Amino acid sequence: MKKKAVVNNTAVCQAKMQAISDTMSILSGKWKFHILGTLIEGSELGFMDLLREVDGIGNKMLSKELQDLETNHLVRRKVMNTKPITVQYSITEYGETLSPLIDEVAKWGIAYRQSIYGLNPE
Amino acid sequence: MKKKAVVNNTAVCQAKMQAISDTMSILSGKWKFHILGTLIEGSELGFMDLLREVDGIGNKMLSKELQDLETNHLVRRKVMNTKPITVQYSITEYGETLSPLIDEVAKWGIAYRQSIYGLNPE
DNA sequence: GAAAGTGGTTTCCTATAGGGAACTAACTGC
DNA sequence: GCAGTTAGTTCCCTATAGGAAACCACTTTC
Repeated sequence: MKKKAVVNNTAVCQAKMQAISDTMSILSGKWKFHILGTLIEGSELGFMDLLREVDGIGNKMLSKELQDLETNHLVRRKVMNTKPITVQYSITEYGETLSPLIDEVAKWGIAYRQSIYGLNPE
Repeated sequence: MKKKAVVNNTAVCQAKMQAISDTMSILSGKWKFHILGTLIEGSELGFMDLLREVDGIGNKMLSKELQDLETNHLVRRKVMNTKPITVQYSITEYGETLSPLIDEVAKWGIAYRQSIYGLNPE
């Protein structure tokens, strides 16, 4: 009379778990949400702008993460032919589809802080 | 005439970035979303159940991740006094507040797959 | 021609994440 | 007492993530 768990083996659940893996593998790492969030707020930013905006990131990481994001068509990289060459990074239309997700993450984080500092500090 | 970027230094944006960090530090790692997703679907599961449900995870990781989640009050651990001792893991009410977030992640992942396999497979 | 600003790349290092396998410990059934 | 169940823990290992600093190439300014 051993019961085998049958929670997760429907096609729908398998697909959902797969989808979660997909999303998180694209958004993996310490900086992707920050970079995307920053680009969603201020639409066109140069490399140095981002280096200043994304608090704590180094040039190596920024470069690598931007390449990842560009590869996945979430960020657009446009080289301007200005005198000291400049590059403009912006969010793509596809990248903007992440807005609800990022907002949800931020929303939960804010509620989490409130739940800690807000009630029964015991 | 050097422009300094002023996108991200409002209190609201700082708080948002902080909130994103908070959320992701709690949900960091390869398995948290899977475990939470599984527990949200099927409400009460034992350690071995989870080991079978969460595809690919090992006992060490499962144990460690469950402890993390319990520490953050997202998962409840109840030891049953059965003959071969059993433990029942379930999602807390607070853990359920993650449902919209997890759904959003899954939703985006599904749309992502469709955008890849759906159009211009070039 | 040295400094400073653009946008990176390269090298080197450490810390952490994550996995496999063995082990513990208590109990059941044979 | 040996195998199998429960729920883990411990040890050892590798791979990756991530950071600091130096370096490159190109241009403008002083």
